[in-house]
Amino acid sequence: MGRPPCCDKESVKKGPWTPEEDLVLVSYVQEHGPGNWRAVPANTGLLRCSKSCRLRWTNYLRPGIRRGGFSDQEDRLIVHLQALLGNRWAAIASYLPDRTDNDVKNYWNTHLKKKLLAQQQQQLRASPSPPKGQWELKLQTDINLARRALRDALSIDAGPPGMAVAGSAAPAPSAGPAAPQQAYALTARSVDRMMLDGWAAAAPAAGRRSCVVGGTVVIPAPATTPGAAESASRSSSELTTAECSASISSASDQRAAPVADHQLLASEENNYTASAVQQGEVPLSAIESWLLEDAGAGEQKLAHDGPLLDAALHSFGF
DNA sequence: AAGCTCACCAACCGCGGTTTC
DNA sequence: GGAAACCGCGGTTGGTGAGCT
Repeated sequence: MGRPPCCDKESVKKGPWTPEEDLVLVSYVQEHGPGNWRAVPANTGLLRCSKSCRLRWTNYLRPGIRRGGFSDQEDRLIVHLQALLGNRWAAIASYLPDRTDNDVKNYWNTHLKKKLLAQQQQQLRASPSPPKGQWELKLQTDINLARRALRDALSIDAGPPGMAVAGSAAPAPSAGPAAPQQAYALTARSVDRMMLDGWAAAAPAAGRRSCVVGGTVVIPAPATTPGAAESASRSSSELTTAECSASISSASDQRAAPVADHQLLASEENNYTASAVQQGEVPLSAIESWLLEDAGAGEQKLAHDGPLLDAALHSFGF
């Protein structure tokens, strides 16, 4: 027996969402919170499939989303993470504050892939014997390093519980040299935004997202803790920028941070102290530090990025 | 000005994992 | 334990606008 369609396709509207539909959806979510998407079309009268409602909310209407205007640092971060994780866009997006997986995926497909390709071709032209097969060469010449890399890779799943370090290795949005293009440029979006601002500040945090403050990953207290409730109960004006962005992100983000992926990238960060965790401060993981340092290295590294394998090699300490 | 091509991105589709009954 | 429902994810498509001829 096959899977039934998620909705009655005949009575379902497709195509771009209208501002009116957005308002209906935002109003509903504002009242009932995100989730139980099946009930959304029935309760709102929207002629949309539940899936479409969820997607619209997740990728577009959810508060705290930034769209477009990817910085160079974000570019490099995406490139490195893609080299490490492959096309696991949700995992990659979890490292980019306020970016959606769909946005990251689209950006990769339309910009970064071509950029990398161009760079590789440029390298090919520049050097008659391109540095192909570096990974294999390393493996052949240094079996110990290879073993270590393999061990590290295989130890991912055995990582300790509670390592849900929702690391945001990218800088705070305000730290960027050029202010990224903000979301809700359209009038309808601005309306949605205005409607949500008040709600998001008061909404209970459903998940945990972190933000980088002064080089330290700050994780808001879990929603179930008194701290979170207290934070959520405060007015938005009382929240710090970090708190605000974190709580806004977490309030509606139904997707838990991909723990396994962060464990993957944090395989060497077991040395952070319990007290630091209790205080909500977790040192940057080795990989995050690498990413940040690397990003700080500027264009020099980017130019070297040619073979994506280099990034993976770098991550394994080659 | 009109037609064409291309790039971009919002949205759809289908699959797999998880939860519920 | 198994079926159904639900949800999340990644791949792909199609509409739209910008740029070019």
